[in-house]
Amino acid sequence: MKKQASCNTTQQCRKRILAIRDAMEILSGKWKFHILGTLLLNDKMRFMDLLREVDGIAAKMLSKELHDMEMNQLITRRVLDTKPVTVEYELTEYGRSVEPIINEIAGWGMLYRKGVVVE
Amino acid sequence: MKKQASCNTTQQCRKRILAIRDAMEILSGKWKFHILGTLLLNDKMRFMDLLREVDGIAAKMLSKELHDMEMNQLITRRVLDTKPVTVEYELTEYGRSVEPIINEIAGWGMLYRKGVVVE
DNA sequence: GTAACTGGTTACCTTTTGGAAACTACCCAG
DNA sequence: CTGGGTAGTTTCCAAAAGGTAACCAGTTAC
Repeated sequence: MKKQASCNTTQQCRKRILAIRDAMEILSGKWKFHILGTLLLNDKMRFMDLLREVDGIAAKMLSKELHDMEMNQLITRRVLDTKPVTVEYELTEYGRSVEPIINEIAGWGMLYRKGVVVE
Repeated sequence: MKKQASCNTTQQCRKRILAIRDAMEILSGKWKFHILGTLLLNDKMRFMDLLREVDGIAAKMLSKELHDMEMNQLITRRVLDTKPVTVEYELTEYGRSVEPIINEIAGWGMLYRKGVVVE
């Protein structure tokens, strides 16, 4: 009896594959989950705050990632006319919807660290 | 009142950051979620089945990703001594624990596609 | 014996990602 | 008028990721 690949041909499955691909396109990279995770805990943050808080990130990467995420409607950028200009970054409602993913990933990573399931 | 970055210094937060970093190290890349997702639906699959099923992947990438995932205990590889040798790949219990992450990501991707939250 | 299937590997190349350091420009305090 | 803080951009480079195509070795069907 030939094991017939049944997924990938059904409509549901195709939709799922596309959904995963889309999500990864928006959320992939070394820093996005860290930036989003930080913004989930501190709801308004300035550029320099993020630079200090997101451990190890360079200004260039932070700038680029913030720009990408603004394009994808995950965050908003607001320039305040304070004496030294300050810029506030904040999650959109949409950006906050990433929280369950981050929680799952963090939970899974902790499972891995503890080696609970591994042998 | 200075907005003091409070995360990143607490023990819980550091653990969370490390967990996310670990998880992404194991699960990042263009193909892992697709391969895992396919294996979740068809519990035992041969190399050629996966090659046909995971849309667009090249043999080299599939080979490399399967090897990585075997190293990380997400899947098992078993060679059967059939006439043309066949190799079965199967998720470990640990590999199956990725399911909730995939579900969250797929769900989120569909939300994005529909544009429910975006304006 | 030759084509096609199994499960890969190898070589070569392009693109993407990410990092370091320097630089800009504006404002304020001393 | 110098140093430091704001928020970045620019340049230059190295490494990683990913793709194409060819190849290999064994088996079986024609």
